Amino acid sequence: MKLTIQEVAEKAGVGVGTVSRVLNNHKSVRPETRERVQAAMFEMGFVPNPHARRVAGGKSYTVSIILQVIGTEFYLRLLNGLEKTLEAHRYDSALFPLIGRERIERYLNSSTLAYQSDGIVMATHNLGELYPDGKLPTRQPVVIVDGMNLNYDSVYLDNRFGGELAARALSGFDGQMYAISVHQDIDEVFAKTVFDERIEGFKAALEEAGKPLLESHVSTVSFNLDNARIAAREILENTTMPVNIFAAADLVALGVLEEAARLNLEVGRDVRVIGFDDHPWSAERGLTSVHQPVEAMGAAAAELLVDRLSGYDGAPRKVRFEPRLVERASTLHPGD
Amino acid sequence: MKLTIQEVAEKAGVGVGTVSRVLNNHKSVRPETRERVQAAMFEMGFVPNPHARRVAGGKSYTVSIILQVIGTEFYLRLLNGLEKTLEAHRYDSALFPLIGRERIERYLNSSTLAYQSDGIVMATHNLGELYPDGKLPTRQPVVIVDGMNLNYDSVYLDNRFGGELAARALSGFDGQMYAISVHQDIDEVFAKTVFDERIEGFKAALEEAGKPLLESHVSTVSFNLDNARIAAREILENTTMPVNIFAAADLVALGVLEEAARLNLEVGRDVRVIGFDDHPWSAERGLTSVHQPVEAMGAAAAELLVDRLSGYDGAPRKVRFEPRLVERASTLHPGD
DNA sequence: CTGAAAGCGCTTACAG
DNA sequence: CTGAAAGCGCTTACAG
Repeated sequence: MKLTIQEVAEKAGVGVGTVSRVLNNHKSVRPETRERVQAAMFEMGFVPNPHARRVAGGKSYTVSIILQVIGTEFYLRLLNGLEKTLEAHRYDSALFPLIGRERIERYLNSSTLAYQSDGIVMATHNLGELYPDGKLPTRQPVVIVDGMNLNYDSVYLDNRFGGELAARALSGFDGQMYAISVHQDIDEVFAKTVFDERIEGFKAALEEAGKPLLESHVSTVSFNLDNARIAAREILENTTMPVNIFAAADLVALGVLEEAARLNLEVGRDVRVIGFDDHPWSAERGLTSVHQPVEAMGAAAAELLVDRLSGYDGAPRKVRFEPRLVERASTLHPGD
Repeated sequence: MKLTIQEVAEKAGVGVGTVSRVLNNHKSVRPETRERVQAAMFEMGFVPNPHARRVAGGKSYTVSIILQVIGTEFYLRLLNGLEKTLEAHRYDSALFPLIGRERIERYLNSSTLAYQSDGIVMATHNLGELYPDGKLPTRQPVVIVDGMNLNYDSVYLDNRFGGELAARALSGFDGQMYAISVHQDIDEVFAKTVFDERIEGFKAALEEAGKPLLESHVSTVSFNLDNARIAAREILENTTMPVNIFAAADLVALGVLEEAARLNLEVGRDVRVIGFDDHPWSAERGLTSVHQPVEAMGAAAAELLVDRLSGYDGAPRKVRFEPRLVERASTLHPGD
């Protein structure tokens, strides 16, 4: 049923070693030979057995992906970026959602799982909260994504800068200025600071533009559309138009759009709003948003880890991603 | 570094075959021999290499767990039950969160992953929505948990009966009767019908008790505490006490408790409330709740699958779990 | 650049 | 009940 390297070798008229080398992108294979082998594999629909590979190679070719949340669009996109890149390097990925603190302990203590993976990608900010020295008790290479840690390779977005971009775009408009931040459940294992950073950048740049943000104009909602709508309503019903709102996430900005529609307010004139994320649906909603290349961040993290697994052993590296503002109808300029 | 079966064999003074047999709970090993080998393994801290096992045995000893949601307490508990039982049978589990429809296609099409698992546990109700014949396009054994499917072994809770239990408990009390249901995001791949079933059972039993539930007394919230509080407030502020509320989930009932506290209403007298789940924290909150043995359901599903993987090939089996009511302070009887 | 061979750590008939 | 041996499907020095 299942094909083996042996059969591919016969078909291609080479030895199994050569097939293996092709499989592993080994440099010393003549281009023609490589092509012939690849053609054979393709024709036969050959899929190598990863388990055999692991036993023979002494590596597991599996990476653990540890996330504290799974249900949001951001993490879905991040996951896609990670998995796709890992797959391209012929690594498998095993997912560990960190709901509840017990799970991380369990993960780290599970000898079976430890056997399974060669490295870890972790999406989190302050490991120091859980481990005093800020290090995961493991000898596997670790890469942090959507966060920063001095001990490990880290891939992060400059969220503060994103907030500044929003401020610069809104500060030129008339009307009151508002911001809606996001808080998370207290019982989550790792705190997420990205929302705070965005708001801080927003405040700082507004201050600099001579239009400081009133403390009372900052509200905080939990991460769901219904709550966003409530916060938006609060603002829209008690303020004279026009009003400018920076939402720390697209989902929150969506709440503003929906409430504005309900109140028959014109978005772009009466209400200007900027979200954060630039998720795929933002474009069709005409939402101006601070764009973050989520998939690319996942891919970058995967590359860093694969790099380490391939032998790189230098100091921790930092990859900074810079957000950019994508302007759409929700921040129309007067006269446009 | 890593120990092998070979070293265990030497230490125990047996052949590697015997060690392997002990590892696999093979019957034909003398009890004393078995003990000696186990002692050796324990002393050395031996952990078998699962990859070698897979190559040699031709099975992957991995089960895929496909869930549409991960972030809730219910799924966390279910997952724990599944993983623990699978582990006891020396199976690994790989988790696949189904956020977005594309992911299931991707999972099923990934040849690497297909290689990885021997069977699938899936938490979902209507596979028929995605596949006309109600079957997953795979030849792996499939077990459905927290749902029912005629094609596969299924483990489910009688949610309707749970609603009936709540109705029977509340129907004896004075005051108006209310129910709060839960709806889910439309874009979720698989619809969850458990909440509807609970409410239906509640309605039916109330009808039977001669106290039919008014349509206008049923509200529906999305699954988060803030929304539950809003729905609770709506009821509590517009009704004369006492009032009886059945919440389709503990989280929703918690919203009722919190709003009652805010309005200085006495729970158990002014407001009687019954939740559903009986999550661990319900006890300390004094919440009467319909108990479902979530971990046990996970364990049962795991057992069914392991059974199939061990050769069982009979018709699909159904395992029905029956909920029971756990009465606490939130439904105090008058005079207690 | 490539083939033949040894080896990865297990499992499993095959003989006893 | 148990050992010795072959085999699972790969990888990787080792020679050429």
